[in-house]
Amino acid sequence: MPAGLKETAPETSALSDLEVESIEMFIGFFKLIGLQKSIGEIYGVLFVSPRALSMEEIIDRLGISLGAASQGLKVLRSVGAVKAVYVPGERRDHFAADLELSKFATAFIKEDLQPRLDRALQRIETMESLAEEMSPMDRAAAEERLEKLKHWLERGEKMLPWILKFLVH
Amino acid sequence: MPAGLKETAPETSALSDLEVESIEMFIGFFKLIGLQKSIGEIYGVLFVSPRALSMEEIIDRLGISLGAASQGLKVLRSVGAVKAVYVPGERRDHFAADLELSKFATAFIKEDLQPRLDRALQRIETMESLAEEMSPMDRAAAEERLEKLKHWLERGEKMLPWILKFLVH
DNA sequence: ACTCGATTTCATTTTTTATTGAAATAGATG
DNA sequence: CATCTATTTCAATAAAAAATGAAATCGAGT
Repeated sequence: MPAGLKETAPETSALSDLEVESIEMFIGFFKLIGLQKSIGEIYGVLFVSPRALSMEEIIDRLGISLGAASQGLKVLRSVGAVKAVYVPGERRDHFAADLELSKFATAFIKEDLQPRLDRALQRIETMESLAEEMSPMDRAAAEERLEKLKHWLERGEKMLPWILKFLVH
Repeated sequence: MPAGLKETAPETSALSDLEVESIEMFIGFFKLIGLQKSIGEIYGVLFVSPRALSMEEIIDRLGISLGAASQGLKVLRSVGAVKAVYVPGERRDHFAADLELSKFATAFIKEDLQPRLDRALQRIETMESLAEEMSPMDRAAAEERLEKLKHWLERGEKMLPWILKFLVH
């Protein structure tokens, strides 16, 4: 290689504009629900791929590591966003994006949001007992706040099932 | 100080159990919408404080730095979660938690979620043009996916105003 | 049951994000 | 308007999160 030219990773084939758009979009979505860049990349490339891809192909396309690919696919399968498909005559697993996009959101709501609200409501109980030790005036003020927060969290809890229903159709 | 005892930062007064519960809870909520720990700490301590606190008091209580306090309060004020209150005879600003908790959620939806959905819908337009260059079969498959995603995003966009209305009462 | 390629795991390294605190700025007070 | 305290800014640092890749594990084919 001529001196002065930057070396390109030889296995990484250029991504199409379509792939780049898809990847960028999904990186953004996945970040939002706390999933890392590499997971967005994997889903992005699978989303626009006409056929299922092997892990090696994913690694080659994206230039990510073996570990990131393996872990990312594991997460994506666990939330139902990607499924392994059988490809005749191929030894390796192949992976395809599941198009039921609502699955991410559903998983996120059930596994992150809902438990968090539950936990917060428990905490409010705890805090209400703790507030009993305050001076009467301070206690009244604290309880007002706690009531407001509780009310608001309960609204959230009521809303979640509705959102779930709306998302899954 | 006797040798062998760990030195405690002398300005940091111990937090009450009530404060600790509040802080932990709000750290969690704020992380969820992408705000850092120190911001959750500040809101948490203000939420259970019977009176407005000066920045110095916040710093002392939490043992955070000047910069973190200043920046955190700026963010909290910018989303309407904290307001500066006038305390007679005091030179410094004092800060109190705004109890309209829905403000965070509203700010998050309007400033994060909504723009993200808009951007994604734009991207889909772009991707639909890019897909025109694919082979007929692949193109059909790609368009089906894009349509599904678009449909889903549009549902999301329709749902947001409803959620906003529900949150603000 | 051995071999060999595929996959997973996880300790290390890299990258990203958050925090710190000194310097700059603002702004109140005499 | 000079001084002094409070606040903001931001470059440097620390902490947290993600990616890497070598070694361990798995499992199909022989």
